[in-house]
Order: sequence, then structure tokens, then C-alpha cells
Amino acid sequence: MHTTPRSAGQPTIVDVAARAGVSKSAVSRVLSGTGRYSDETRLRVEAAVVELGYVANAMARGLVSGRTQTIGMLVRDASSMLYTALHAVMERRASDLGYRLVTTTGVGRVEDERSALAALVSMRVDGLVVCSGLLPADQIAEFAPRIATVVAGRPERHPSLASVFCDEVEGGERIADVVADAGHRAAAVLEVPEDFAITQHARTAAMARRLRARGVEVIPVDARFSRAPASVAAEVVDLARAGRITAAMCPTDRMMLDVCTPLMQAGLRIPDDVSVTGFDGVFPLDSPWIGLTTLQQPIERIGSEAIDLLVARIDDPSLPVEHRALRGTVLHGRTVGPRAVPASRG
Amino acid sequence: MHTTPRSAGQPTIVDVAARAGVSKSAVSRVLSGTGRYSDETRLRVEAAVVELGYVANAMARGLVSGRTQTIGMLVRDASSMLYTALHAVMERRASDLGYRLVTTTGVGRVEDERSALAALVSMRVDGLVVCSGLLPADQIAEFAPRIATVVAGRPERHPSLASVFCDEVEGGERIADVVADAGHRAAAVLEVPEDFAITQHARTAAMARRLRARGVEVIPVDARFSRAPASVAAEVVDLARAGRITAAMCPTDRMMLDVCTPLMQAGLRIPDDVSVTGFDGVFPLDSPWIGLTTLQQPIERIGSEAIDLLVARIDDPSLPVEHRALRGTVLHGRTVGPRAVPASRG
DNA sequence: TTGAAAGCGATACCAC
DNA sequence: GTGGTATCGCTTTCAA
Repeated sequence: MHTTPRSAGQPTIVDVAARAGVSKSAVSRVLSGTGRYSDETRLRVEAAVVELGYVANAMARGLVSGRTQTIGMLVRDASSMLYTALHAVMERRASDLGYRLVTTTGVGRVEDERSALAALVSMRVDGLVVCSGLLPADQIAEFAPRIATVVAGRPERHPSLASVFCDEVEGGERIADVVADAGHRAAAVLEVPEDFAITQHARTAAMARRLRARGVEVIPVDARFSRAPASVAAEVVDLARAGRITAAMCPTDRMMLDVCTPLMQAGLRIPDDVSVTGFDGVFPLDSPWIGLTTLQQPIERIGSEAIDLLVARIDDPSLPVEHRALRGTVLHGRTVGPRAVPASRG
Repeated sequence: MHTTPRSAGQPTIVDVAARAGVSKSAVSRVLSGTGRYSDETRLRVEAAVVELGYVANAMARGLVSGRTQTIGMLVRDASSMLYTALHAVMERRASDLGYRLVTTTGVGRVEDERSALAALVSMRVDGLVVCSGLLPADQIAEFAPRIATVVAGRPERHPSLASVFCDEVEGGERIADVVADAGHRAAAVLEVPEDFAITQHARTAAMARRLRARGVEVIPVDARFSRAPASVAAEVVDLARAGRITAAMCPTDRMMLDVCTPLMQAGLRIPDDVSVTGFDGVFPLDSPWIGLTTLQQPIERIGSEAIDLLVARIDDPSLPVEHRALRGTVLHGRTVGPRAVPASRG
């Protein structure tokens, strides 16, 4: 049975070999640059490759070689600026180290995310970077014994999961200090419960703790995901109007926007009537013109150190598990001002 | 030679078969749900799968089945909000249609992007979505005869490339009308040359044309990528200070931020002294609190229609090539106001 | 230097 | 219902 180059579908190495008048083996050698071959052979193969528009089948290649030179990245929410920024940094670093990054995401539910992770595993990526505060550590850890894994961007301390993240506690305290320093005596803290949002819980808890330690009254506002942002915002507006708070602290910049809009629409000025803080400080919300007062995560470092750590673990799986907490920096914008005299608007 | 389950590496179907005491074939049948098998067999296999933590090798599977149930997405810049938003929409839609989305990006250069695209092809994804204004159409078209391809988010009219995008021309005109309607008589338009930024060129050209048609003087400002944003912004500041313009139109919201910051720092108020417009209107910059006046792209529709179109082409490659231009909507923010009297600041 | 042949892990068609 | 076997496209010995 001779090889008939099918008109449909991608050309295979056999097609290239036939076209170049050499064997599969020769083509393989030339393409990988390993082994010996004559200039003559090389030229013929290269020509055939171009003429046929041949692109090697990564599946077949990976199947035999056992390596894919690919890092799989699981992202929680493709629309989250934070993960997006991480993605960009990691792509660059991975590329520098000779790896390609492929990304998958769930579409919200834990179950989807698990299957997205499994998809990466099924592709036999050489390593896994998990960027999601949603998937429980145990479910990630399940794969860790067989594939090098690093969790990035969430304060993960699971004993078998290496991780790199922003020091949420320290960050929460720092930004709380900004509010306390401005003289506020009562602040709303939008709190997120621990389940399904490890990251955000850690920071808001730290904010509240710090405020109290500094003698600032904390009014907790339930900001769990299941609650509509508008409803959370309305609660903050009411508190501000009633003069019960002069500041509001949000778990993310995103939520901060959700709060600022209704405040503005209610005629409350920021920061004259209410001071507001965020968390993340990620492009494009780090623009001085927008002027958010927030805690900026060290995205650049988190991303590149996560990749470095991962590649190290790919090369040597026996490396000890490491947890790295990196410090963020306060971004001083225009949304925090000195304490206003409550209830004296107008 | 009997099968020895290697302690390292992922377990294979053979390991599962051995563990369950059945044949590879039986395992395959159970896992794919095709063919016939007894309840007994199913239970044994399912148990073995769980015990071993088996995840099927997608490469081996794809190699024989010829399909991967995967759509490859090439994104220009992982840090771009627009592509990010598209990504989220597409992920959801693809998932609904039974496809998984994997994403790759270049790291800036055309060459990288080509290789990122080739990586997708090498993975033998069933279809390709190209979201990048960088890669020349010809380089994309090269793969199109062999893999279903759709270009999303850029006004591509290449005869062999299906596409879905925002009607940049109409959008540019609409937003220009906002400026003209506000009474401005002279406006800076930040122009981007055509090469490597098809999208942005199209819209700025449309803005300028429309302004002129409405009797507004256009002062072109060179905003090509190679130029530092600060330098572009400085030019706008100078023009505004000199009273030569009362409005500035930017090709993207991102650039708009780059311009607004220096304007603010120069003591010029927006929109009192200068009106500014953007383009894209993508989360999170669509927040009313930020208040950008911009043209909002119909991201939701672009993304889901692109996936629909792609899947249709996967199923029937002979479908005629289609180009869909979708209309955006003006987002009326607070960055455009009535024409200020030039040079009368203070 | 080159080509033939043996798998990699899964599917699918085949008799049994 | 079940298990053997050819096969997908490629890399990798191993002879020639």
C-alpha cells in the first residue's frame, strides 16, 4: 500500500519524505536538527516543507517524545484583569525559557474548572500553572504528584502545592493604614467569605483586623459573589448617607468601581464625602488619571517567579515545595481624603 | 512482555485495563460510552480510573480520531482588555457547543505570532480563531485551506478569511459626530498608520474624514506604536494649551488614558478645557464612574458569532466566506463637553 | 549518512 | 459483550 497524499487534511511527514525523495527518518532528523544528514538532504527536505506547508503534528511528536515543551495555564476568569496581566507576564517568561503557554479557563463553575484542568493534563503539558481562587486546593493537588504544578496569585499554603502570590495580609494592612492615617473613624469593609474566594477573604479580613487595631470602627458589608453588586453598593450608599461611615474598603478594584458609580449617582463625592479603596492596581485601572487609591499587586514578579519555579520543578520534581509571599505597594490615588464631617453634605 | 505500570508518569489505558482486569478495548468503550459493555465491566473500569487518577492522553486520542474538539485562539496581546473580553465570551460559547478553547499569544513580534499560530496548527485544533490586528492576512490565510478559520475583532476582508468585527468606519463616524455635535471646531485626531494596526487605522481615518465633512478642523497627531505614549500626549497638551484644539480623539481607550493623565497633570480640565474620546468601551473602562465617552464595541456579539461561524465552517468547510461588520454603540460619558473658549483657561 | 522497523497511547473494526 | 489488531504521525534505535 503506497502513500497517497490525501488532498484534505494536513500533510504528514510521509508526504514530506515522498516529496523530498528521502525517508521519514531523514525528514525527522533534519527537522529536529539531531543526528547526521547531508546538505543535499537538508535542502530537499526544507524545500518540501515549504511547498507542502508542513507543520509537524505535535500530538504524534509528544506521544513518542513524552514532552511537549508546553506549560498549561488554568485561568479563573478570562475577563479578570488580574489574571490577564499575569498571563501576559508568564507568556513572556515561558517563551524566554523555551516553553509555550496554553491557556484554558472554566466558565464559572468549579466543575468546569476541574475539567479545564483535566484538559491540560490530557494534553500532557510539561507543567501546570493554576491561577484561580476558585478551585479547591485538594483538587489541584491531585495532579501535582504527576505533573509539576505551581499556584500563582492566590495565597495557597497547601503542603504539596508550590505557590507565588501577593502577601494579602500585609497588603490589606497597608491599605487599611492609608484609611486610618487619613483620620477616618468608621469604615465599611466589603467582606467576602472564605469559600471560593480565598484571596479576597484574606485581604478583607486583614483590612478589618487592622482598622480595629487602630481604633477605627468597622462596619462589615456582605459582598459575597452571589449577591448583586448593585445591592452591595446600595448598602454602602445608605451607610454613607446616614453618616455611619466616611470610608469604604473594597476587596478588588473591580468591586470598587461597582461601589463608586452608585455613590456618584447618589450625589456623594469621592473623596470629599466618602473615601474608597480598592485592591489589585492592575492595568488599566492603575492610570493616575483614574486615580484609584489601591494596593498594587507585584504582578510582574508573581508571574515571572511562578514560571521560574515551575520550570525548576519540571527539571527536578524532587525540589521542595515552596510558598512565596511577595509584597505589594500602595498606589496613592485620589479616592481617599481626610475624614469628612459626617452628614454635612451639600 | 507484560505491562509494568511505571511509577512515574501518567497511567495509560493499559494500566487501567490491567487494574480492571479487562482489555484496552473494553476500557476505551466504557470511557467513550460507545459500543456495548456490561455493567460489571463499567464498574470495574470506573473504579480503576479513579484509583489510578487516569486522564486519557489527548494526543493519542487525537492522533487516531483526527479530531480534538478543540478550538485554537490566537490572541495578540494577553494584556489587552479587548481580546481578554473576547476570550471570555468565546470560551463560554465554545463550551456550549462542545468545544474547548485553548489560547496562545505571541509576545509582540510578528514572527512570534506566526509561531504561536503554528503551535495551534501543530496541536491540530479543529478550528482557528485569530484575534490580532498584527499578523498579516496572508500569513493567516496560509492555514485557512486546511483548517477552518475565522478572524475576529478586526475588519478583515481577505477573500479567503471569514471574519466578524466591529464596523470601525461607522463607529469612527458616530463618535466623531459626538464631538462635532458638541460644537467643537478644531480637534486633534491621533492617527495610527495602516501597517500592523489595521483596526486602529480604520477607525481614526473614519473619525478624521467625518470631522472634516462636518467642517471641523482636524489636526493629525502621529500615534504610531513605535512612538512613546508620553510624547504623543505631550503633543496633545501643547496643542490644547496653544488653543489650537478643544478636543482630542483617540484610537483606543487605552491611549485615551495615556493622554488624559498628562492633560490633567498640565492643569487642563476634562471636558471643561479639552474634550477627549476613546474607542472600545470594554470592561472595566466602561464604568460610568470613570465616565469615558467612547465607542463601545459589540464584544458579546463579535465573540459568539465568531464561534458560531467557526463551528459551522468546521462542520462544513465548503461554506462561503463571510464578513460580518457589527455596529457598536456610543457610550456617553463625561469626557466630552461643549466647546470651551480656547485659551481662556483659569 | 541513510532507511527500516519498533513503539508511544488511544480508537475502531474485527472475529469470537 | 469481549478482546485482538491495525493504525494514526512521529521519534528513535539499529543495521546497512
